[in-house]
Formats: sequence, C-alpha cells, structure tokens
Amino acid sequence: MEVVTAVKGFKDILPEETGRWQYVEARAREVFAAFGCREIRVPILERTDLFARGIGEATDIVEKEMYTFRDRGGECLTLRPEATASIIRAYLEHSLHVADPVAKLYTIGPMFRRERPQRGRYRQFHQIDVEILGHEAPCIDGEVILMLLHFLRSVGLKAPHLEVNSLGCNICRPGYRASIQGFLAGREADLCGDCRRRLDTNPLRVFDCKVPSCREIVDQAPGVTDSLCGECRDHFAAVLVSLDAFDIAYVINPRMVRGLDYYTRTAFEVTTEFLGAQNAVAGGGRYDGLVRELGGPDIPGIGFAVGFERLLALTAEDLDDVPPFSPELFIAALGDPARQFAYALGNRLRLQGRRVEMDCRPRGLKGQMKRADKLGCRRVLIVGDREMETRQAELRDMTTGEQVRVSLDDPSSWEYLLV
RNA sequence: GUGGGUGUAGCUCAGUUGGUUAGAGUGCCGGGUUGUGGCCCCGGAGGUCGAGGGUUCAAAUCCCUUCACUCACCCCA
Repeated sequence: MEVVTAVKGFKDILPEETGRWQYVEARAREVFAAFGCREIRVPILERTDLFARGIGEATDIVEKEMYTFRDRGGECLTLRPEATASIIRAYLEHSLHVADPVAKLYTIGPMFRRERPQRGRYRQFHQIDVEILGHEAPCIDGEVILMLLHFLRSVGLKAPHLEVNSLGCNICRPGYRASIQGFLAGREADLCGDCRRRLDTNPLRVFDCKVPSCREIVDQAPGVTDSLCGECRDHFAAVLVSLDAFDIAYVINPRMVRGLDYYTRTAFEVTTEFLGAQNAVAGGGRYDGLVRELGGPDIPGIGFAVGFERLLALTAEDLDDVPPFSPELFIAALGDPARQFAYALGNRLRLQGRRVEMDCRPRGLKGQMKRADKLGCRRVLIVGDREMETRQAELRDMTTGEQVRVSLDDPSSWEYLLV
C-alpha cells in the first residue's frame, strides 16, 4: 500500500521543531503584551469577497495565488492568504469599534498562497500578525516598528535591516500614480512584459521589478517622496523622528512599494542577507482606508506580519538550547510484579505533574537503561523481584552514576530528588 | 506559470570505463555483562537504486518519458 503524502508546499512541523515554535510564540506574546496587544483568533476560511475587496483585485495574491473553491452549499470561499482582512472583518462584525475604536490585536497562524514552493516560501506558511486599529498618530507607526524590532531581537535575529517609505494617502497617491504612468508611458518599449501589463493595473509595482532594463528606467522615475501631500509629508517626518528617538536604524527606500493595495502612508520591511531570495522576514504598513473599504467607518490602521518559518530559519541555531522536555524519572522494571508496580507508581506520579517514562516493551534492564539515557532522563528507578520483596529500590542519578536506596512504600521520601 | 539542479537504507552519503549477492556512517533491535546507560567490540533487521519504458549478453550507471524534491524567476512574510 502506498503511503499518502502531504500536499505540495504543506509541511509537517515535527516534534523536534515544535519546541522552537513554542519559544518564538512565547516571546511574541510577551513582547506584544508589554505593548498592550491582545490576541484574537479568526477563522482560516473566509468568503472570497473579503480578500478581493481587502487586498485588491489586481494584486498577484488575489489574481493567481489564492486557494478558492465553492463549498457544497455553493458559497465561494478562500483559505486566507493573510490575516489583516479577517481581523478587520471580526473587528467590524462584533462592533469592537463601537465599544472602543482603539484595538491592538495580534494573531498567530497559518496562511495559504498557491505559489511555487522554494526556500522560505511554502503554500501553507505561518505569520505572526499585529494590527493596531483606531490610531492615526505617527508616533504609533514608530511604536509598532519599535515593537517589531524588539520582538525580532528577543528571539535572537541578527542584523535586521529596516527599510521605510511613505506611499502617500488617497489624496496624493492618485497624482503620483498618474505621474508614474505618464513617465513610463514614453518608455513602454523598454519595459518587460509584466511591467507593460502592470502599467494599467498597478503601475507602482514596476518598482518591484528585478529585470535590469526596468530597474534602469525606474531609477530615473520620480520618487514618491516628492509628490506627497503636506499632511503625508508631515506624518512621515514625524514617524522618522520617533524612530530616531529610539535609536532605530533605518534606510528610507523611496522605491519600496508593497504587494497589497491597501497600504497608505508608512510602509516598512525588515530584511536580512541570510535568507536568499526570500529576504523579507517581516513587512507591514499603514492602511488608513481599509476599514472603510470593508464596510466600516473611517478608522485608521497599521500592522505588520512576520514570516514564522523565515524567522525560524534565521534563528534556529541560537534556539537549540531551548530546554528539551525530557522526563524527570524513568522507571526500569524487571518481572511482572515489578512491572505492574512501576506502571501504577509511574502513572500516579504523572497525575501529580511529574514527567515519568517507562518502557512497556519486554526488555532487559540494559535495554531500559539505554532508553532512559536516550530520553535524557536524569534519574532512573530500578525495580525488580528483589526490590519488590525488600520494598527498597535503587534510584540512580544518570549524570553522576550515584545510586541510593529508596522506599517503594513511601515515594514522598525521595520525590524531592527528582528534576 | 518559466528555467536550472538532485533523486541509492529512517537520516547523511559512497558506488570506478555498464559486470556477478548494491555498500559505509549514523539511527533502530539484540549480544558481549544470567540486574545497570554513555565508550568499545560483535551480530541482526532495514533497499522495487523515485516510477515507467528503451538500448544491451548484462543497467544504480547510458537514452527517453514522467513524478517528487530543491534552487532561482515571478510574488511575498
């Protein structure tokens, strides 16, 4: 019989890795809590319309990467490609904004995009996602970036590289868009096929193109910064001031646009040189029009997403010393009476919260000792026929090799030795 | 969707110009110690050489097809 394998691009996270996942999650929860964020958990399946409206019809994600299907009732559903739209949906659906327009939320979970898998890119991947709703002040932009970098440092990420930009708002962006379109229109012949197509749908994306000829053209193009309206200019300047206040190193990259249509004003990205082509560990920005776009009132927002797998790939070596969950006690039993006794004792200790293991296979003492060693147990309790008669067992310390006699009838007299 | 690379034991990999029963290390199980782990020694299990077809007296090895994985493009976290 053939074994059924996992779906392409979908990965199992095996027991030897889950310790690192838990460690990173724990750091995220600590840091986000310090900044006043609370967890929200939203479904991974949404109506397709939510993403079409939220992310933008013309984006690559919506156009060709979503897992979309009709369920048995005929509804058009999509596995979420990102978390922001879902969080805002929940925020509006439960009227959280009515009770308190300010909501600082985070969620951690799987996202789905049907791309060709490669290093740092899977079809099911995980994001750590933060969304701050209801705050317009530029100091919040700085705070969000500060929190992100603090989190990344707390899990040991080395040499994060921060880039920031302002994409303008719905007042000044259309003008910029038009000027880029005008600029590119004259040079259409020199653009690659993709970029020619983008010209109508999403001209700003030409900035992301890596074809050399396109880059040359783009280098001549007018930057966003010059076309920002007064308010956006002030906002961006204030964001930079707050970054400076916390000694956050950054590079302004006027060519950084982002793949999701909803971003306005502040956009940022954290990259490292160690990831190969998929060099972005985290990215985010402000989306002041999105809540309204999704049917809510005019409420500003800002957020970011961290690529969980990418972050782990960058920090895995440093997290190797995450303490393993090895048993405190191994009970090696010889003979049926001792086995029965050990089974009862071991499980009783487990009910008290002790991490206890035994080998229920019919093996000799040597085999059981080997297993205890492999599992990393600090102590082994040895029980055989002799011990059952004298009611005294051997408790061995596997690190020192010392062995002491302990009472089988009164475990409380030696339990303090465990750990 | 486009291109490159790689597929041999659970894992990491050898395998000569095509040649007889496909190997090593590691891991697993057992023995050396009739009741004591690590180090050492010995043994065992474990493979349709990714799959299908072709060339040949003979294919892990050469050819074709296909699949999987992987890297890069694209895009993004």
